[in-house]
Amino acid sequence: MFEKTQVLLVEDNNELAGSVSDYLTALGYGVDFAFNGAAGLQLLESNPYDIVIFDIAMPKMTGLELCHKLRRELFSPIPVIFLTARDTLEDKKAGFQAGADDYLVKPFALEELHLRLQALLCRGPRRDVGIQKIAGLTIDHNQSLVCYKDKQVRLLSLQMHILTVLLKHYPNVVSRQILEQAIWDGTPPDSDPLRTHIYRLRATLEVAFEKTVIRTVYAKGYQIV
Amino acid sequence: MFEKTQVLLVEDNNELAGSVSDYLTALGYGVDFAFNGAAGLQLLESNPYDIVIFDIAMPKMTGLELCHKLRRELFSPIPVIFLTARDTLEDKKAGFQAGADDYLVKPFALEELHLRLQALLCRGPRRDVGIQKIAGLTIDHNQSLVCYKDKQVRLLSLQMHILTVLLKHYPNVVSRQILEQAIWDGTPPDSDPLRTHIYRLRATLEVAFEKTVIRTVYAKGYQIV
DNA sequence: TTCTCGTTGACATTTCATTGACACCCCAAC
DNA sequence: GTTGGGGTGTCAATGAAATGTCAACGAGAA
Repeated sequence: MFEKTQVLLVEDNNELAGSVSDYLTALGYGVDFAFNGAAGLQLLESNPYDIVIFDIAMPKMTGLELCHKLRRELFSPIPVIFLTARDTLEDKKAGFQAGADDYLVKPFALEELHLRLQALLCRGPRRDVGIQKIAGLTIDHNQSLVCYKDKQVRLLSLQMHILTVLLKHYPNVVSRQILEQAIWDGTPPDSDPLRTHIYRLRATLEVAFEKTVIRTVYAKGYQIV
Repeated sequence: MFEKTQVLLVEDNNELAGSVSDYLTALGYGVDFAFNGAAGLQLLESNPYDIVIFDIAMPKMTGLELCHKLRRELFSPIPVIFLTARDTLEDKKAGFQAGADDYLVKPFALEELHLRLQALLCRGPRRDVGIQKIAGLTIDHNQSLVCYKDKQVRLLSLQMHILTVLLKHYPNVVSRQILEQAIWDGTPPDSDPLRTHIYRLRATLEVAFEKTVIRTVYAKGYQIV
């Protein structure tokens, strides 16, 4: 019923790893552990984790390499926190560019790690990894293509834009106001073309996918289902 | 078509605000600015931002209060970064608990701010805002959804409003007067539509949950049970 | 030209708050 | 206990606002 949040900790310092692991376990997380990058990668490939914590300096494979692989090869959107003694701006830059979501410098308070862990866990997955895949839809911005279960359809650029905004806010409801603001860049037309565009976008998607994709929430806005 | 990422900066230190603003503007962001919490709130209510940066210590309204309002009253999932000189664990805790996504201690490198900004921007929206758990009910304000023991029901926006007010005062009894005042914003209609709405809200909840949720206290008001 | 596609405006439909009429219940005064 | 009046429950009908539908126009590109 309430499955634990699964954390992977990759850290070559035994002592630190132990204390972090104990701390998180006591808080009710399920913690897996690896001593080096290679072992961490293996675990990542075979188990689903909700979040990972990497040291940077490690034998076999550094945390940076591991994170890079995770994002560019495994196309994983899992939140990543770096935990390291390296505190220069260059190091941080390298960390974030490798695809990190947060970067915590040693020594640190266990409690702060927990705070940052929580903050990351209550956000949705990264959206910049590989091809965008949200809510069962795969979208290719370059070609204005949308796919759903090996069916695909090409959209007009404006319809594509609407869909993009809706997906950006998924699974939230998006108000007409925000939608208009985003599409007409702050100056929406007097009358509302949005109605017509939603209508056509719906028609297009429904014909292509034989499925309702956009739902109206009365007096609130639209939402991807 | 490629509109700028809109940033709201709320900071009472003019100098710092200027340098952050200049830096971000040069990077291609659209930056709005407020020098106290109250002004920030006003901007937040009227403009859509992609991310906000708050100082904590500010006149009129602190960053913590502002963030709290943003999350619990405006139900906004916008990423929030705190920028502050306060560096104790307690301060950070307060920041994250108010609903922050990141917490950067002054003095800081502008570049690090940018790194963290980017990291937040490529994540999905928060999933925990607008969701409230009281009295055994789970309420999703974003979708006007109410859940009780894995049964869920969608409410009309006015009924949702009534339920929200009742829950806000839970477990106290709420008088009709207060209810009307809250729902019709100080100018309730001559006749009392509230009766009908309570009736329907009850009916809806009772059908969905097979349980009495709202109790009438004669000549006093209504109450969640 | 011809085609594409965003916009406009007219009309249909749906959704939902309000109203008003009537029935019922509570409770205090008799 | 009876009674009466105010508080409350019930519900159908009304109308306004939000949304859906669609044909036609026109600007710009091929």
